Amino acid sequence: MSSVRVRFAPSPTGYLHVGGARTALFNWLFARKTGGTFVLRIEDTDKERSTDAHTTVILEGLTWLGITWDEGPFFQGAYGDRHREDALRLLAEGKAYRCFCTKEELDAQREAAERQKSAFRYDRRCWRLTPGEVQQKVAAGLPFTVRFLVPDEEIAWEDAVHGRISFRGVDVDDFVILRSDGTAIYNLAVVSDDIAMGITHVIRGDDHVSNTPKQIALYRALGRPTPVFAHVPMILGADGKKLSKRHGATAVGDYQDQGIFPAAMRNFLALLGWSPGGDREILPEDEMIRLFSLEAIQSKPAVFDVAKLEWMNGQYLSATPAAELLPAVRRQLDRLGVAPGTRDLAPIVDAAKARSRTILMLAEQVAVRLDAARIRYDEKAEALVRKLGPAFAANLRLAHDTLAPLADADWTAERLLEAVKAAAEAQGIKLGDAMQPIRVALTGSTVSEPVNELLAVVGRAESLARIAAAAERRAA
RNA sequence: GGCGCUAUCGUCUAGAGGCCUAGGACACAGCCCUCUCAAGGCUGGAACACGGGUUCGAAUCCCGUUAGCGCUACCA
Repeated sequence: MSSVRVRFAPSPTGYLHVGGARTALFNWLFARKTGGTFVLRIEDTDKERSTDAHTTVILEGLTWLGITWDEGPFFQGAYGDRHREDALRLLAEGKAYRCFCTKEELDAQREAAERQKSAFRYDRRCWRLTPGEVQQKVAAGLPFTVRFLVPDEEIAWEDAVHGRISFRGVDVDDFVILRSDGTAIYNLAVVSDDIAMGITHVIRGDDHVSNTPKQIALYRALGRPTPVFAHVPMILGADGKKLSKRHGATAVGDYQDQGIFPAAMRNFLALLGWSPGGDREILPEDEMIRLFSLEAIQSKPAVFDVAKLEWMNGQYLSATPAAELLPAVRRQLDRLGVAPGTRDLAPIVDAAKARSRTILMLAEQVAVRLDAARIRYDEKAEALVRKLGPAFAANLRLAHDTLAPLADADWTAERLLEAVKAAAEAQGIKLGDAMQPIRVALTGSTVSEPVNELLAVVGRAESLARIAAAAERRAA
């Protein structure tokens, strides 16, 4: 095991977002690549918004994706004492100071700054308080926060994905590290924990780059070496804005529900902002690990394209034998309220597989073949009915008369094809005009596997019943 | 407003100064296959944001402009 230690540190204030999942994936890939350790830390210091339910969902999402952690989950809330000690040490060393400004006063200052169209920067008025004044206010029981005194020096780092990024100390506000209730604020808690957990590489979203100078300043004040930082680009919606709820499905669980394979999701997410170089698209896990590097991560944000995800899932779907798909298909059928009973689903799944991109789409096709009550004529089916007119019902009656005499033993794809072809030829009907009505009668759709295979899959009695019912209904 | 990041087909990207007449994938269109659709095969349209440098030579390096995004809490 190498000395590399990375962490994924979600806050349990929402579901596992695809952006978070990708950040976790990059951390995991890097850990596996380097033989390092992947630590999971739940940042639950915002007690207002954190819930156990969210923590559970996040853990389940990671597990589903096959992202396994070596240590944790640790809960940041458990380390409050250490955070406070670090803050107090900084205070004692004069690297931080008590701030007695109230929220209202601060808000007023911010507004004033905005009116003058100038940047708000805390003016350090409390830092200029004399020791006597501070003593007095503390004695009077006035509440205070602890602010970090940001040194007026350049703060720069060599980002593993962006290269050199630098800030001037004067542009970094004296940020609060300890709330008036004595609990630590994010930036301090993160640094304190990353130090305690020996984190060597901080791989996180681009939205944290402006936190990084603050955290580096903290590392320096605490006398600790800084880890390597790697800021991975944001994931955007189709409109170019940061991906959020209003873009539709953004939670990993949404895709799980739609029947996306974990492997496909992982593959897709990995290629969003990272490329192994060359033309590789479908990457097995071991290849992904072998080829991964922080430097190859793209520095610009990427748009989340569901169509490509579904295409990729289709690739995994067609590569998976029907037998392996069965449990997942049964789960989806259950969600759809269809009970397959003792039916052997393998042949049906095999037939529907090629026309599906997700397990959900697959299950919907299976459901129609199993349960006539699920037949709904779609637009193209209706259009066909209109186009054929009386021929629709007539051709169905012909099909029924042709197929009904077939014994169960002869109800095979080969025999069925022969029978329909012979009948159509005898009556001078185009094969398509004979086949399509059957397809529509059986599925309500103009799209399916070859009709003879469809008939075989649906079965003799059920097929004849559906054909008769459709002929009847359209004739009336 | 300030600070920071970013800029190759509609989208994901390849490209680390000559291999670029810019490659692949998704999506789209057409053709083939075919009872339909999908798959598969073939074909097509589609991009280096703009302006200056540096260089014999720039998608690649530098500067500027423009645009987009992020952050700007006693949230994380």
